[in-house]
Amino acid sequence: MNAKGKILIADDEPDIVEIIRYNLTKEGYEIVTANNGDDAIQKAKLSQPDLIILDIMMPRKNGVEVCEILRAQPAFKDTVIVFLTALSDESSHVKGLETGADDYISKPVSPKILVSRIHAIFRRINKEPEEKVIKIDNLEIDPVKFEAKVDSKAVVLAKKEFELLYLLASKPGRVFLRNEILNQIWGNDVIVGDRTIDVHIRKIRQKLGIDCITTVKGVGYKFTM
Amino acid sequence: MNAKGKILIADDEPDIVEIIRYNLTKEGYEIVTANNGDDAIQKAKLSQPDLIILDIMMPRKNGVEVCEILRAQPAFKDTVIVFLTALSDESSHVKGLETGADDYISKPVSPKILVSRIHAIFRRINKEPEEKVIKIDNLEIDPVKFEAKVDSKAVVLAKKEFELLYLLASKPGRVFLRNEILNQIWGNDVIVGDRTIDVHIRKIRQKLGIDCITTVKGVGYKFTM
DNA sequence: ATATTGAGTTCACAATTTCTTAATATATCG
DNA sequence: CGATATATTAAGAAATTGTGAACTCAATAT
Repeated sequence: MNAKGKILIADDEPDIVEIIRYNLTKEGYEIVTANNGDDAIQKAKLSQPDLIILDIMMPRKNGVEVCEILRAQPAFKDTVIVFLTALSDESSHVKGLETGADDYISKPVSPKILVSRIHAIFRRINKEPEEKVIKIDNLEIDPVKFEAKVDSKAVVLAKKEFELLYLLASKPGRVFLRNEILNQIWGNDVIVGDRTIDVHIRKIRQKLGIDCITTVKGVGYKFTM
Repeated sequence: MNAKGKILIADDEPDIVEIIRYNLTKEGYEIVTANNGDDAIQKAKLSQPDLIILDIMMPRKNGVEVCEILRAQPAFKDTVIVFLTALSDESSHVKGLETGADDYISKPVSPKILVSRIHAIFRRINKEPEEKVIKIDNLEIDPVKFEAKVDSKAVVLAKKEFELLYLLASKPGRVFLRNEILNQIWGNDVIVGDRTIDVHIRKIRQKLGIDCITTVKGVGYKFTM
């Protein structure tokens, strides 16, 4: 079976490991475990997990050290690392952020929170999700062929137009703020004028000839059929 | 409203406030500001932010004092508080964390670090409870789609109307003071006349066609079904 | 080397919607 | 009943989006 993702759990307390393993396995993740710092590094290299959960307090290199060592390697530059922190150990939060951890989970571990947090992280990881063909009524959007069809008739869209349409249509009904759109399509640091989005929206509406993008004044745009 | 989260910034240096406001607004956060300690406490109570950024050095109660006062109140037990510290003031880091702050950011503020830190904090908060569809009887309010439904029939609300309805419906039965409403929907630095709220309330009642907002004379409004 | 093309952006202004105000009517409470 | 608060209405202000045209910049064709 195709696992949702591979997760490495490193903690020296077997109980904790088991709680986490049980809950995440149940959710369809593939689990690898380690019980000390050196082991964690070893296993990480071998199994190349998508996500690593590191206990801060571990024998033979603590979590922060492991994180630093892994982060120094190109292979783990983009791996998501999450710390397990005891509640008492407040200051390590700060330290962790600087070291390059992406999130924290506090002990004692609540299975419900754990699972939702992990889900959220994987959602975030998959920012370039499966390029899937979207079909809604008589509209078809194929990100692989980079083409849109209305009533099986191809419509030629420019790159930005296509990206914009695909973004909106990927979550029909959901309102995308102008800011969100800018971040997703143009990127965080690109600055374009206020009217640029409108112009692209217009082009899409024009070219498709169907009314599938609704303006939510003062908020953004949403896809609706 | 469709904001990712609400942040209160308290600092007596307008420049700093503006830098932070600009960068976080761009990221889709809703910003409320204060320029001294007392003001910060006031604004915190009124607007109930998810995160509070406190400058340590402020007139009329410094950041640590503000933090202590807020932390003593149940409403702010779980609010994330972050200190702004001058680099010189090393010792206050420790003090701050002891007081119950969750993190600190050093001045001068680097926008990039600021943003990533705030993002990380919000990921940690896991603020799922917000941004949730509200369903009460035959009324449905979906903040993601920015749409309200009565008997499964969509009702088009303007931005302010929607925000207002969502606010009231988020805590059915609870009375919202006019002041609270102003701070939550308009923000603390916007001044609008007394009758403005009434007009929006009226529009909501009119558009929904159902009687779900009750006037509490001399106090405010509440949602009731 | 020069023209052509088209995507992407910007601009000025028009069109539209939303928000606020002001004025008046109505309701409520002691 | 009288004082105060809210409801209602219409109209003008303010804000936001739509639009046509022009401009920049590459890539491509001539």
